Amino acid sequence: MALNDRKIQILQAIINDYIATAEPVGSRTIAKKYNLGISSATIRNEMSDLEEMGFIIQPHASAGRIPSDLGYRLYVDRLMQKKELTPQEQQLLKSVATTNISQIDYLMEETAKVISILTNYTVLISEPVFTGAKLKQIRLLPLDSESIILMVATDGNYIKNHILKVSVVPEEKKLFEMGSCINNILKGCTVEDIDECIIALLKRELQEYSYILPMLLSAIQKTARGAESIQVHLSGTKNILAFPEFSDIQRAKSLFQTLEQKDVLITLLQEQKNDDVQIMIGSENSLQSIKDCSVITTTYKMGNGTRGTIGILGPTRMDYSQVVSVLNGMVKNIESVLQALVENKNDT
Amino acid sequence: MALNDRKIQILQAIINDYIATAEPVGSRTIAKKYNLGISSATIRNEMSDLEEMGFIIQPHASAGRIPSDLGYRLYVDRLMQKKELTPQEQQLLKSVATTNISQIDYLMEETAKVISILTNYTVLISEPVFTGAKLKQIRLLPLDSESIILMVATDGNYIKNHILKVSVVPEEKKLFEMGSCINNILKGCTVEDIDECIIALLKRELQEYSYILPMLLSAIQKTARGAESIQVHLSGTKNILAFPEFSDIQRAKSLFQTLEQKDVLITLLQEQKNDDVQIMIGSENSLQSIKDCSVITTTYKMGNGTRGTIGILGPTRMDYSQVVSVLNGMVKNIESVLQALVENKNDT
DNA sequence: GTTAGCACTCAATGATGTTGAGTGCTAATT
DNA sequence: AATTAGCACTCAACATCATTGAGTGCTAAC
Repeated sequence: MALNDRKIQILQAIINDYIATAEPVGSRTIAKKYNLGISSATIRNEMSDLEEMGFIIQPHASAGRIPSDLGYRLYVDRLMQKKELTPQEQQLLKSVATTNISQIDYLMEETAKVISILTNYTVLISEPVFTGAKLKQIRLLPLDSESIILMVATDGNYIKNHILKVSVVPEEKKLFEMGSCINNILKGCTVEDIDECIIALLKRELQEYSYILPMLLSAIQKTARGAESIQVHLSGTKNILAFPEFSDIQRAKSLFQTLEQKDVLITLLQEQKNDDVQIMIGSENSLQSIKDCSVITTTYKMGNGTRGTIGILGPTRMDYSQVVSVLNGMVKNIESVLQALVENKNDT
Repeated sequence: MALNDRKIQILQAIINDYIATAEPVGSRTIAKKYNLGISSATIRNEMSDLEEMGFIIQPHASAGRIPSDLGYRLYVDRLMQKKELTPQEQQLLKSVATTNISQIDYLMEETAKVISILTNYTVLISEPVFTGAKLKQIRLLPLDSESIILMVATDGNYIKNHILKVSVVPEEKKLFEMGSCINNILKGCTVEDIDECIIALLKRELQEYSYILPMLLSAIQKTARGAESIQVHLSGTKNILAFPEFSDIQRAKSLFQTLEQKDVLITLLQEQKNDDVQIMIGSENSLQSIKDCSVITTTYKMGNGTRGTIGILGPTRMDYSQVVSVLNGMVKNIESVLQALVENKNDT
């Protein structure tokens, strides 16, 4: 059986209508709404064929048809038209860039929020990850009469401060020198590089202050781990409740449970393989618990080669073209923000 | 009509039963389950009185009774018994202290999570707030060939780093001196204190590097604002779905919408006036949207006098005594953690 | 190949009856 | 005077049944 032009038109009509209404679409509806110049009976015949071919499904005998996962697949691969964002949408997109973004995690939070507002779906974003983070700068600074600050910066300008309580705070100049000295020893190392030998060296250099060494090392380790761990931001989970496919509270609850597990989210985002927009429809997802959802992912890149992933999760009956447009727009946008963040006057 | 002992016993039975089952409680149920030594008919008469007095309500003619807000009020004020936490619960409480808590916001996140697990309600926590934050330490550090780090610490050891891109990075010693100098000028100031005069002074001291001044000031301002802004952590919102009172998806959705507005949460937590545990039942809440929820709040104090608030939100049919116990236990716990955080080797 | 027409299916809706938990009242009992 | 047994009454919840209408598949005519 050939998938002729008319069948495609009908399939497209079914999908469009179903995305808009969430109601099974019948032959009469199509005949009336989309004037394809054929009668409902003919459409009926074609629909029967489309069902046989697996593109549409009849939820029960006397109902209209709804697209199957395969139908959506055909749609996103061949039928979907590029949607232009409205000026309002574009403006909202850009608002992320103009708010005072000072920290990457805040930027991600904001980005997730804006996308979820624009699409009404659930948004997952992973922060850019630095693997094998190298120590870039380590410094000691005075804080007050009983504590000093240890600042650790790693690759990708991931910076953390740690407060170390000490019985005696060295004099400012001395502290500066100690910091410099530690910095010279550890600069360029990864955490794994810090071996007995280096520790001994540090101990010798610190002289009478060597007792702070354990805290110092533990703080450095923490920072490195932080730089290497994947942070996932989630927004718009509540949107799920608005979709009729989740009006059953049980379903909503079980999806919420899935979304609460950070490792699951990470897995989900890591399914994203190439750099393009990737669409996983319903049963194509490897996770059992989202077998009736679709996930659209894409990556954004920072100047230094690190990448993060943005994912959007919604019912399979999703406005794919809208989501793809928003994603493309947003990636462009945050890439330029990140660029500015690295190139300009900004802070972490 | 007097609220005699027997009426109180019956009211208590009704409340206990309703908290446990969420079903209206009938006279026969009470007669059977709680052997008060009187017949259901007598209980019926007493219940009729209790209803007249406003402590219980009949949702419809042929149903049992449920406690009114007034009934709950009487309960929490006079009837509620202190609950001891089980060893398991205590252990979970303490687990917050033992996980490697390095940042206040992470501690709060963790605390909120544990409380929501223990109570199954929704938890709001506000971080301790520092008003009129004074600058405590300001330092400049080298980062790489094109950027320097500005570190700003305020009262309450709130520390932020900012990356400043510069065309020429001053030599390490020079940078250190510039930092020291800025620090000497600004130390102890609030942001408001920085006037024309001080700016001029800074400009003079920075000499050829004075062009970084605008970025510098803006970064300092940001930090101070951050120290003074209220962070609210939210956990266990999804728990709401488990309660029969929210099985109507519309209600759940509208509550979620309320919880999404940070300013609403802040208002909610600021209702907490004294330092004791405070219970607001149903219509006692000033917010219209949570008129059928109860909110229990309490404060925790840090050594330096700053305080934060913990709030728990659930249906009016809440296990008040359990929540109060958990709250009391947790406050004791995080106060000691915060103490340790300030006194010991830790980081921000 | 297309379409009109018709029989058939089935979810959704509404009407109707039944059940059971619960009440209030009254009269008898303590 | 307080308590209780008994009974009539109410009403949500549930089940049953008929009706409706959207939708299909098939057949015969165009």
